[in-house]
Amino acid sequence: MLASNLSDIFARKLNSYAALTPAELAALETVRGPRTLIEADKEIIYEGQAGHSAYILCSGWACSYKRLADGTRHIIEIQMPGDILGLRSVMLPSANLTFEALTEIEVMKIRTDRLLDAFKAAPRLAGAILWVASRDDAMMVEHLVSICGRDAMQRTVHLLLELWTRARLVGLGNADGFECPLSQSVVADALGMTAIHLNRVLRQLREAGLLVFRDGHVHFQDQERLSEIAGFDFGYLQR
Amino acid sequence: MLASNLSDIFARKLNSYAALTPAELAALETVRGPRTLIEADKEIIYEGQAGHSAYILCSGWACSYKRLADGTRHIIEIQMPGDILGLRSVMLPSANLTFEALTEIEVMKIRTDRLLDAFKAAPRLAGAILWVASRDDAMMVEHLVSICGRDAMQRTVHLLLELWTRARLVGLGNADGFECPLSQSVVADALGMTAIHLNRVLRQLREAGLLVFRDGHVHFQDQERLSEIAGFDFGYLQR
DNA sequence: CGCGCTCTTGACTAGGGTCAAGTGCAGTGG
DNA sequence: CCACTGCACTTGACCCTAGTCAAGAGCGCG
Repeated sequence: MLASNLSDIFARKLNSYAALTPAELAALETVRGPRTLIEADKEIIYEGQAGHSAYILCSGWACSYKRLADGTRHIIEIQMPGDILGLRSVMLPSANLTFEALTEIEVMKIRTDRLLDAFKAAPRLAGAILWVASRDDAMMVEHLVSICGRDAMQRTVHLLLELWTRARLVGLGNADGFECPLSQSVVADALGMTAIHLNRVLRQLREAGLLVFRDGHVHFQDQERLSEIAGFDFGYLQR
Repeated sequence: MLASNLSDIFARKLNSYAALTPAELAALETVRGPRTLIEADKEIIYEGQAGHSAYILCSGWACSYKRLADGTRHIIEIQMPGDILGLRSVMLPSANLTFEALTEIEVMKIRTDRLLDAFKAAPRLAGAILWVASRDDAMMVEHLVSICGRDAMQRTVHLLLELWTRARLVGLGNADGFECPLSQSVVADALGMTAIHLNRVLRQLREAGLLVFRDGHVHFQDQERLSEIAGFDFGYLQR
């Protein structure tokens, strides 16, 4: 593919919606802002922040979360390279979520003020971005359904299968697993359960020979059964 | 306010984002599609439907839900007059949710093909629509957090306060309650709990003199304490 | 060497689900 | 006018999933 200054990984992702023409890639270039390196555990956007920007995550993993009064953290989504941070709250008076780096990350600011011009120049770009936003939305729906309707094991498997699928779409991971730099407590907060219980579930999965999550790597051993357990449907992630 | 052919209630809602000029209202007119009356319990958009439209809900209440393999229904959001149905899935290959009328409703089809033109003519309209979409998004985040982090009573109160606030924004409801044509089983499915347990919670609320939900009407008796219980923050619903 | 992570495991508890039965309408038909 | 049916709502008794509390293991780091 074309070497793009933007962020290869982001261009690659939009490409998976529809192959972008050189003109469209050029339009994409115009929204490019400065790149920044951010170390793990630092915030990129914080809840309540007014007038924040949106960012493309170029490398590393991040998450968005909300903290309740009692201090518990609720992770809304986990982002990996190619994902957009904060796009859906730029229109709100202030950010409704905190975005935090889970590993060392590199982000690129999006010139949201130039986005409309870019859309005029390359309308299909608007389609591609909207598709990304809709996909994020579908993911959130899936998480909501997960938490209400699936038990701890189904939820766990569902999330790991989703992360794997997403990772492969941006060229991370392979046919039987992916590098997953998330601690159990992060995964637990994303699943709405305690790290202790997640740990029990992971042990069961390991002992049943279904999957192994260890040392920052997830290895799927019986993909057939896992998809069955989770009721996982790849549809909402693909074009 | 100006009498608009579009849907007074929708114009009024966008107005609460920023007062629309006559030119902007005129642009809004161009996306107008046919109106339809739909009886209660009928589907407007079904999961898996390809190439569906988006609609403005002009009157009545609706909801979007997803059904799991075991038949349980999970309501993602409840829509009232002025809300948009299916906007966020028009970009997906097929709808990821089913939209169903909860009462008799009237909907107006949105000519999504003309939406981009309308945005060119009146850019602030794009802002207003995006704001609505972001607000829906923030609501979904709030539900996700609710279900993970709040217990049955907090969740229940939170949802009822949210519905009340939204109802008042479009001119329904008053200072101490609102007409709520939802059955307990619908509310329960939206809260991720059983109708039986919701019923118990409602009884406790009634006996504690906090709120009464009966005969399609919600009456708040102690708004101060209810907001406290739910940890309710109106912020995400307002401009 | 000891501090502070994340991960692991066990024992106990409770919130909310399940099952079951019953109440109180509104609508229908005799 | 009154049975009969169906649906939404109520309430009780019981149970199970996942949370809480507590303790310990393994490991990187100053």
